Amino acid sequence: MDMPIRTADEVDLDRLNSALGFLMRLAQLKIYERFFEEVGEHNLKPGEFSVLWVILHNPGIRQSVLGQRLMIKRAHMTKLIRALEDQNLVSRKIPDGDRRAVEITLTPEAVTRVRKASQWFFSYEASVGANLTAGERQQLTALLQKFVGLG
Amino acid sequence: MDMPIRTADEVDLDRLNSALGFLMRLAQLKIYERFFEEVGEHNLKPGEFSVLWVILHNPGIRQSVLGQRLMIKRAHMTKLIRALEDQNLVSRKIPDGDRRAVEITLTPEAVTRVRKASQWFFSYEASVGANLTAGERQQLTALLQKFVGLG
DNA sequence: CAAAATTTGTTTACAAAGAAACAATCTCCA
DNA sequence: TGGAGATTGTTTCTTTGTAAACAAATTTTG
Repeated sequence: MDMPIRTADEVDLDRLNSALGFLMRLAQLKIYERFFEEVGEHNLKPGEFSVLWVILHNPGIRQSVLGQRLMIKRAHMTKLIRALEDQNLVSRKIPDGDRRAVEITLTPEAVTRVRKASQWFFSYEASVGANLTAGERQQLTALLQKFVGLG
Repeated sequence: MDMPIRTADEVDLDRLNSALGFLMRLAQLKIYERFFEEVGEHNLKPGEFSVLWVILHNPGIRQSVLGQRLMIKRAHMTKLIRALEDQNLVSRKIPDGDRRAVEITLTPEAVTRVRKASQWFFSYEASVGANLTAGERQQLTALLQKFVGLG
């Protein structure tokens, strides 16, 4: 007589529990969940923060390059940038050298705001993976960097 | 004179390149990209495969429990299950004990199909992270399991 | 040089996923 | 027992992201 499964930890995942794609998805969802629980006043989404952060460190970066680095598709990047422009956080400039391209810069207000949000973000980030030891966390970071080709 | 940034590897990510949330997102996108490149004939999406796999190993599992384990929201689970039902892959049964719940089972066709797809899936999975050594891959898996609480 | 191919960004249409409100059922306890 | 609250699933609406077709500018190459 099989009893019906009543709680999530009784579920048999078989080999799925060592599938990297599966584990990575669970990990990312867990991280995002906490992000939104803790983001508070800054009301930036993870994608918005990373875009603004990268523009801060690479003023005049082109949309296409930004998208390649952050793995955001061009169609989506267009919408992200427009939304940021509507909030007066970024400005777009068509460079003389290549009039197809768009170069993005932060507005002064955005610089202040991103600097402030980054203080929250990186202290939040440091608290991600609190159930790992410091060494394990460091190892995980290094392995992920190698995995994605940023090491 | 700042030269404009022309390629993705010139982009300065500053501390973002050690942020677990960021690395995890890149890793997952990379894995999904390869999944769709290689999935071939099976035309199952990652979410569909994992749902079917878990039902195979837990026949009669309830929608809510399935969703908890796979971190799929109830509203979305309803749609996934209906889509699978429309393809005649799962059947739904309201148990006598609790007439709010829905118990899910694979159809015989689905059992065959999932077994077959799983052969592809797990050999694909084994090839994920080919740029890591076997030891690193094993370490990454273990760290992720601990991170998400499956260890 | 001029036609062909590529790059860059936008638009439109659509798919995937979440949020909130809802209905039905069940549980708990006064 | 019976009513308040919780659980389960569905529906509707919105957000997020992708795909494909397109336009404009640039690069390549015959």
